Amino acid sequence: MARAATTTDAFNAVAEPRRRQILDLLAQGERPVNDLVAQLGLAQPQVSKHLRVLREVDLVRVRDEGRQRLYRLNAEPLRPIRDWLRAYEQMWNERFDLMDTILTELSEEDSDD
Amino acid sequence: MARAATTTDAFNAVAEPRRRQILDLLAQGERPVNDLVAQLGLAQPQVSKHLRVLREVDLVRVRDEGRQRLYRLNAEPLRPIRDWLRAYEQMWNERFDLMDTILTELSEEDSDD
DNA sequence: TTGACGTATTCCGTTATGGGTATACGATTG
DNA sequence: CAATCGTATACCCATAACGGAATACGTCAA
Repeated sequence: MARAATTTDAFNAVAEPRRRQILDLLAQGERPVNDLVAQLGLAQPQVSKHLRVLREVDLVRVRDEGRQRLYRLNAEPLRPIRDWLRAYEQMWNERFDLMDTILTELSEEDSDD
Repeated sequence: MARAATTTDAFNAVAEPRRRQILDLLAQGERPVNDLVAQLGLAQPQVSKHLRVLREVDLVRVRDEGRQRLYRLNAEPLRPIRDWLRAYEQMWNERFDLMDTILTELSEEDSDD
């Protein structure tokens, strides 16, 4: 088996920085493809391909307007990511494992990669 | 260019479900590899390989204990993901897109947040 | 020492990515 | 109708993932 397809879920779709950029742009409102092309500095076909991936995981929706296609964001599929991260949030805000951290740093003097 | 390496950042590392499972298990505390192998029902080499990826993005740290290697979670690298998601959270809580919100709520009457 | 244990690494094959480039296709304009 | 615009798709290539299987390596026990 190879790596899971980018269209498997939002986790995979969003792993690509360009696609995150696209979502960020669409967060500001509906945009035609060429707008995104201009802002991203990418070639049009690549943008269309990224949009396809995002469409397949329903992170964006399209609307035809004459010869343009207006894309807009649908943040809903990001929810599972947020939900998964929830369990880890307290680990940043509180200090559960100060001791662990210290121990780790101590034992990292000889272990390397 | 091919897809970005899984070790590029937490986004990519965490796109793989198995690795998320591993982190979930480690969230409960330090564990030796064989523990993870048992819980995941995966072959040992695959687990070691996943752990390597997680190590390379610093999502886990290791500590040698005799012939075992105890892995523990380091949630810090997840932060950029959460930070990125931040901009989208309000889209669930507030109603940017009224129509979508209504539809979403209708289909979510049994789940809460 | 030898052997068993715990874990990491290597090699293989299959699959799909993402960029580049060319092109197809629908809608609009002249 | 032809030409053009806006966008999607088809191909090609280089890269690497993931699982499977075999094996290497360090540590501990007998």
